[in-house]
Amino acid sequence: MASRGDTRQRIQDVALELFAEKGYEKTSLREIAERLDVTKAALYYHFKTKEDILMALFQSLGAPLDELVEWGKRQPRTLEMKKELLARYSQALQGAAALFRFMQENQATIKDLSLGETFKNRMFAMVDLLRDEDGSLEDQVRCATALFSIHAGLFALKDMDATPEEKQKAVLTVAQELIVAAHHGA
Amino acid sequence: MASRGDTRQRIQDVALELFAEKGYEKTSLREIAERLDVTKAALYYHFKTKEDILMALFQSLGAPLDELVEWGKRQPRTLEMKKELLARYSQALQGAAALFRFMQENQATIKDLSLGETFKNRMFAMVDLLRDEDGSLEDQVRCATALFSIHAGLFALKDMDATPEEKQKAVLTVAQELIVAAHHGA
DNA sequence: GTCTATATAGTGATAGAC
DNA sequence: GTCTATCACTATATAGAC
Repeated sequence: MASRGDTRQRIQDVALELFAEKGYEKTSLREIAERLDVTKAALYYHFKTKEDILMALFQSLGAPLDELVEWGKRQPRTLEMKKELLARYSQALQGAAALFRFMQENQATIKDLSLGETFKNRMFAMVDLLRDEDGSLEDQVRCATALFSIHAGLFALKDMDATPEEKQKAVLTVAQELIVAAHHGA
Repeated sequence: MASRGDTRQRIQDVALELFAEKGYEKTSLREIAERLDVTKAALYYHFKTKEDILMALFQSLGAPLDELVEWGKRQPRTLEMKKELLARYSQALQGAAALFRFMQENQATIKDLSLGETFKNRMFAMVDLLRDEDGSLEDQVRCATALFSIHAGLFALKDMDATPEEKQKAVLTVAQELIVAAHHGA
């Protein structure tokens, strides 16, 4: 049997592929169905609406980040923990590249689906774990920048001549520097 | 007369509003026309297609950044110039907040309209003005992060209790620090 | 669990009158 | 420069057979 109970998962896989490639709005259910070699109606058996597919994707892709935030909340708020959090975040991004591509491509859609809040909250939760509420404005910026530098860095180094490991290491170094600087300021 | 030759501009204004609010795809020409209290067909007098509206917006909003890049190219590549570039960029962002909101909301669309390349090139051109090609990977990351920290910082400080001027200053301080650090590394 | 067939509605775009 | 009217198309979604 080609398809067991994995059809739902296969739909998610193909949908992620297409949503990340051409955006949610521009991807039609017809396309998804065709690529899976099933019919549109079949999709409706597994998901009540097109939005449902998006929500399911969002949840399953975001889970690792949620776990990371949860992990962080259980730790003491030391400098070491913050450095470790950045390292884990950097690691998580490698696996979740699809999520972020997907998120970025579909920001507009995600926004008015309550998902926007969810995602923003996740980011803010992450920044909150890094920052000291009583720090200076500059230090707040350093903490936020530490997190985003991981994205910016990987983006900027995309065309550079180095191994992924070297790049990841360089990016993490800069991110952790920023956290250390913020910590000293406090 | 309510509308002179400013109709084209009014269309752009409303379109920007809507595109930034709910995304390009989800905004219909009907909506734009209704909000302007004209008919869909009237839009087609001023713009050949829906995409044309997007392109016009993109160009006029991006012009200040293009000018900044041009300015940068005419300067000697000193540390002082880089700090000044960041300051001007930070300044430009205040006025171009709409552009960036708009860009972020419509990434997916922008990508397959050649606009994606244009925008990416602009960003890369900016980073290129900041970085030293022979610097270490870490320094490359510092330069890219300097630029993006201006975005990240403003985002992170959004809910903070400070005046816009204070926030801008704090963000710029951190960005310039990163450039100085990269410069020392070289 | 997957199909065919269809309902319903909205889209971008065009032609041509005023 | 703006209108009415309409086109061709695609979309999401549903009903009901197999």
